[in-house]
Amino acid sequence: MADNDCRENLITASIPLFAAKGLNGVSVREVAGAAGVNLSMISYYFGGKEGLYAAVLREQFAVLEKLDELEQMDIDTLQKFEWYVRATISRYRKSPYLLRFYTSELTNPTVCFEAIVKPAIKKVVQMLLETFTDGLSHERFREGLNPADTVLALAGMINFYFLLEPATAELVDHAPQRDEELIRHIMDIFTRGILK
Amino acid sequence: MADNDCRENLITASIPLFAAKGLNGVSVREVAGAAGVNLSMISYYFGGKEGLYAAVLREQFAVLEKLDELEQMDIDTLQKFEWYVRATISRYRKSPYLLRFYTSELTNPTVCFEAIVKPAIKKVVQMLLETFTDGLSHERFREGLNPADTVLALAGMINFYFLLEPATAELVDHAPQRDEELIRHIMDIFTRGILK
DNA sequence: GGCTGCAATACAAACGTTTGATTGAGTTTA
DNA sequence: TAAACTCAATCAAACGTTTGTATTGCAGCC
Repeated sequence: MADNDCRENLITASIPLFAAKGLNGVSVREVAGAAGVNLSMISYYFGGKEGLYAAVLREQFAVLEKLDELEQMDIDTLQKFEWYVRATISRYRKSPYLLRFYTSELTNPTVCFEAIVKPAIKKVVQMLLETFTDGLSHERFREGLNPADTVLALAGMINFYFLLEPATAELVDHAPQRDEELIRHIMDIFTRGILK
Repeated sequence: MADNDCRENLITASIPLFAAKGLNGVSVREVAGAAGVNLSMISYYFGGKEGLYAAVLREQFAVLEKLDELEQMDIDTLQKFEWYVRATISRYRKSPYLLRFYTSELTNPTVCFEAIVKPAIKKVVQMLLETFTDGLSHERFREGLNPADTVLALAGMINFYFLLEPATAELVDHAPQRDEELIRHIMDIFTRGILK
């Protein structure tokens, strides 16, 4: 093996393992075997198993950076929400393990939760809250809406759909071909739900 | 220790442990210590650690049985949905670890997933789908609604609100005092979203 | 009643295995 | 030659399980 293949191989190979079984469910021997790399390389490059896991998590959550764009976009509030829905869904398609790391850390937090996961989630929620508040000033929304409940409802419709897939695959069609229909469906409910 | 205290103590003590750290994150010594019971009692009563975990899961998911009532209720469809929302939220309040076991199994499935968790989830979704189909026949809903997307949207609004609490506690008020407001809020969005 | 035998409950100690981590010497590659 | 990497061996600690023993309560029998 040449160059820095080792480091990359370890990260690539451990993503599906950590995603499926969690930090405690995977042994260093298993990871090293899947990466086709010697066990000692984990300590060599990452200082240990937790270091590798943290590197994986950092890489997975790096894709969230794109969300910053939304603030500068010159479109109306509902279009911003639709952009968020579409971006989130396409992110889950391109990075099929991301939601697993999200929910795994939310339910069984590791050392990485406070440092990596929580700030990432707060950032997204905060961004959605600002978008909503912006929309309020244009008075397009009906009165009595709680900002937090509203944006969490939108986020919940998207995320729960993907979270439930392992249990409802036989009941619900989760095919990517339906994503545009799903986006339209979610935005329909949300729009009718919050507009005057 | 007298009678069958051991067995009960083990289950009671292991619920918060398994919920917080998952099956692999908790050792039998930790569980036995928390239960104030000898380590070997786990194998004695449950045949091993996995058996104890399965017993805990079965107990946690037993509360879902109540949902059967909904089918026989003589109220209109939207009231049924509201009953479901209220029942789900009050269940999460009374059984604060239930959602953890849900999502933990969805993201990092153990041997219990296929036997216990998946059937429980399918049952709920199926029940919601039937409720929705019932409502359709009375033509109260607008056209173009996808049944699965619709009921998952409703379930998502509820569940995601609780799932996100560890990350958004500083941003969103998750106090039980707000539950009725939350129910009204979710039902408002959902009702406006699906009615003609 | 008094005794015996048994099954259930509980405990402490030890078992063999796997864990994550480290080491040091050797091999490859640029 | 220096850096990247392999390989096998080794370590202490933690793991889940099993073993052997002590205690208890109760049924059956004399």
